[in-house]
Amino acid sequence: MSRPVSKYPTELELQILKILWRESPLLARQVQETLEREGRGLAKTSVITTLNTMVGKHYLARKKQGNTYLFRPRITEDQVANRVLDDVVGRVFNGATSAVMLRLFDAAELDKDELRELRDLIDRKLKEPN
Amino acid sequence: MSRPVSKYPTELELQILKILWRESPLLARQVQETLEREGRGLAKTSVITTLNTMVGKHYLARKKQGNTYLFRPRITEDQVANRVLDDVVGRVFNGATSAVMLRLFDAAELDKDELRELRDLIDRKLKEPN
DNA sequence: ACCATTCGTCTAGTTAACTCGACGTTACAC
DNA sequence: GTGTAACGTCGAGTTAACTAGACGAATGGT
Repeated sequence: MSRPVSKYPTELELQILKILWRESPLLARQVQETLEREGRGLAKTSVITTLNTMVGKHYLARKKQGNTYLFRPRITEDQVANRVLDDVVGRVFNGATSAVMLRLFDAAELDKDELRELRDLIDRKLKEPN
Repeated sequence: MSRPVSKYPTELELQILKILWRESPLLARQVQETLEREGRGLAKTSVITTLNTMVGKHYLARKKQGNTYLFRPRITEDQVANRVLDDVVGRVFNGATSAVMLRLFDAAELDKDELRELRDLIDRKLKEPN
């Protein structure tokens, strides 16, 4: 009937989460200033509104500190990364994980160390009993 | 100022693209019937509206066939997959392609053949001159 | 001719995401 | 005390995404 809720953080929400993953808890004003520095100048009310909706989605926790609020993440970078990747692999690639990896190979420019690391990882997996 | 346009096909748009990648060109009615079979029952006007917005986004081409229209994709599955993956790797993983692959390993359950295929691919890359 | 079916356009309603101004409250300086 | 500076709430405006009904045009059978 209407616009579906996004399964994981939106663009702006992700940008805010990244800030708070680097350093938290932060005041709304500090988040706003960081966004500003990153080229995303928003009115303070816009930032607060977004922070509050993120609290509603349980992305953030809010704690009263005197007359203001301190915000901190309630989800980790790993959790978000896994959710996004799961969704993309499932929805776009129909669950074909190996297809995703093959595609990443072609696009990515990995140095020899990274390649060796990956190969060793695969070798270890191959030696595992089923 | 307002809701940003999504960089790549939305949920419904992707579902429609997948149908047309399997078989095209198709009439709006055929797309609707396929969606129905896939559990997404929509009014015919909803389907047509979506198809038309997809034409506007250059995701589809539309050709008059008598008094109706035939729709076919203008973007390939590979193009969409690459765009989505690029965006996710860039935005969520800050461009760390190897981090994405390492993560996929942990989550995925690849069989030995797939693992061997990947290892061979890595070996070939390692032997390439820089 | 007539009627039912099919098709596309147009209009429109809903929600999420994004944005911000007006306003009240509190705190702090002087 | 009075000004002002900072903060959060509230209301509200915009667009994209999603959904569908009313309507007119065309088709086809009888």
